[in-house]
Amino acid sequence: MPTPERTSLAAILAAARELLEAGGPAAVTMQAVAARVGVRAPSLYKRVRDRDALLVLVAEATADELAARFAASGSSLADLGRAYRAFAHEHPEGFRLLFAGDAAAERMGLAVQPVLHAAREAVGGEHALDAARLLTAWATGFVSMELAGAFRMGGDIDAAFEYGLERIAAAIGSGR
Amino acid sequence: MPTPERTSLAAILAAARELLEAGGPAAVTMQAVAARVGVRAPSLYKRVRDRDALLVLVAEATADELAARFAASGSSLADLGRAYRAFAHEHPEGFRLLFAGDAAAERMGLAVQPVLHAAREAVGGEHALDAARLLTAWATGFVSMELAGAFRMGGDIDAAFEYGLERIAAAIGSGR
DNA sequence: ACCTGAACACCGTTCAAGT
DNA sequence: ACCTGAACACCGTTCAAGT
Repeated sequence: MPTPERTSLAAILAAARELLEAGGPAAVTMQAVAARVGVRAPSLYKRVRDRDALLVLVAEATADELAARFAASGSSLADLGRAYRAFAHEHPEGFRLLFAGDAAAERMGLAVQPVLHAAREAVGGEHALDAARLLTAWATGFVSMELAGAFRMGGDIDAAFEYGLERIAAAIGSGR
Repeated sequence: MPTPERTSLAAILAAARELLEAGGPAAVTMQAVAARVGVRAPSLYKRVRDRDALLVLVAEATADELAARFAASGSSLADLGRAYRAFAHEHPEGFRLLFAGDAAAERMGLAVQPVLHAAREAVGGEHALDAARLLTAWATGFVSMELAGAFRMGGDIDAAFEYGLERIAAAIGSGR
């Protein structure tokens, strides 16, 4: 006899993301997620294979949201760089998940497109990939270090980011 | 009545690092560490506060080893960049731990010195910090993305690293 | 002084039984 | 068809008891 669904994958995913940002990966337990969506832990396994799969879904959802943010931001490399950093500040735990595991390429596929486009615009098709990687690697490292508290000595971190952005743009601009 | 010690903090730390590289953070359980040093899990608590503290010790030991590697490598920014990447390839899980949590600055203090020195050499004291951060952020991001499988499209990753190294050096070199 | 078994709380996961 | 309690395996951690 059919029973109405008492939750959904979307609700589970949202609950997991909230718990993640509130308390880090350790806080996203199956029991906590279940409680948040009003169900018992075993029921989650109807929608999600296991906890690891749920975390992968969170990473993918985060990457998709980043892609949407890129689409709504300015389209220069500098604009994209700033949008990337702002996004990381708003979802630090989700951001960390983006480069966990070893399937970053797949889940970042969508988000990478605007960056490649901006790089082509700036430097031409031939070196667009190199340019996109240069900016992306720098921005990813900058934000990772910032989130990890690695910049506690220096003064104005915002200024340091802008300085780097300018330098990277110059490095890219000088063709090759 | 005194009892001879059957293990040591050094042995525990070494066991944790081996388990970490072999199977990721999930593999470093207190039981696995204890088994590896020939003791029962509860005994570990004589030397280590808890599992989190053990992981912090692993991160610190990894940072110290990186500092030693820097000391033994060439002293140009390019040399340090290559040494950094090689180290990350040899200890990918330990490398990931370096920027976990929020105390990266403290544990990286030693390792950062040679980079600051090289930056001062390259660009003078006034902009040394900016230059060091630019290179470090880029290299950190590059390696993180590489380890996360984010570079699966492009061709030669070694060449991409050298290309970036060259570009970053140029960006830094153009004074300010 | 260090080590251990036993115990406790907590978590992930499975599954038979409910509706 | 989905949900649940019960159960199991496993883990972190504490502690009284051993030597």
